Amino acid sequence: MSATTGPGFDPIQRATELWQQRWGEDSPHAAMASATSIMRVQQLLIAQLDAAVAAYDLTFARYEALVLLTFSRRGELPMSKIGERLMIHPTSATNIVQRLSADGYVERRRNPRDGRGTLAAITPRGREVVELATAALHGIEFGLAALGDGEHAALQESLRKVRRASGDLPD
Amino acid sequence: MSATTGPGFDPIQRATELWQQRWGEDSPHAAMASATSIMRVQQLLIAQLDAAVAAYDLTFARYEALVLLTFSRRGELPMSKIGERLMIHPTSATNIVQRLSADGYVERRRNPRDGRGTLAAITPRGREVVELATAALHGIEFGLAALGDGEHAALQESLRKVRRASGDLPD
DNA sequence: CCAATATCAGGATTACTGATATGT
DNA sequence: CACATATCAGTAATCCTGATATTG
Repeated sequence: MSATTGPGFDPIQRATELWQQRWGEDSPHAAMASATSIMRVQQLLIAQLDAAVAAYDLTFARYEALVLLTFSRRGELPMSKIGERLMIHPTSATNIVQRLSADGYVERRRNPRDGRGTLAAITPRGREVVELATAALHGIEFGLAALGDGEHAALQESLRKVRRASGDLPD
Repeated sequence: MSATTGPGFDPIQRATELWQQRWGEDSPHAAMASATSIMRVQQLLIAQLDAAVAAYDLTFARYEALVLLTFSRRGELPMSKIGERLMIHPTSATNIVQRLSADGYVERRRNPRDGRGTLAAITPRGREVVELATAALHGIEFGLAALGDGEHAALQESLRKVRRASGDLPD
């Protein structure tokens, strides 16, 4: 209703209107608009998050791996656990940890409890960098300073439904 | 408040709790959780959307370019316009159009009104494929069948705020 | 001559497939 | 020997930075 051009000019809103004209009112134009919005915002966010941690030679993906190690009891985890928790491909985990290792943020060692496995262990330098990078991310509020507490809650609730429907949660 | 483990086990929820313990209640943990949720859902969505159009040798990105041409009056646009509307890098636009051209979905021709420019024009086959791919995407409701009308509206409103704050909208 | 429009070459990140070495 | 754990090689998609040819 009243899906006018709105304030300024929103390309997504405009596309939604054309979509309805093209494929009818019954087409899932709301879903299309939401999907496009999510894609776009992800793109904007990752750019800001990567930029915030770039000073430490980190990407947000590598930062997440470091935080994960920080959260572990001994500051070390098997490669398989890292890939699993970060929901990334095993080879991507290898890639990320190798990069962190090259910067001296983690060390790789044999898993004493499973000779096949490799452990990634965060170094003191890695712990320092996590603190600094986290401060930088806090400073920009993860790119989401525009949202209030209620909006965060509603957003996460909706996205959780989507994740559940996609089999991302144990139902 | 009462941010317990919740139903099942949500890795993001769990990470948020650890985050608060680690960096305090005053840290923007809600923003962290929202950012992580957006990243994750984008990942889930793009996988579903790409899979839905893969049968036509399309990715969602290439599909979007085709739709854009469909929406234009003559079914053709300069490369610069395509990159602009799709908000992608000029070289990415070149890449995408070349791929579509290889499949016979678009044709590339000189811009008669500007000899420097190239026009991408959708072919009859391209129009057929857009219809088929769109039907496939409608069939999965763009991966967002879990959300109702109200949730779509709220989600888009919140994400629009984020885009505006990130300078993505003309205001 | 300067600016605009692609395009190309090349580097970086991430993902995926298949093959492989090692160990359980 | 079958299975699990990485890792590596190779392919692909996307983004970005120059450099370049063509045209306005």
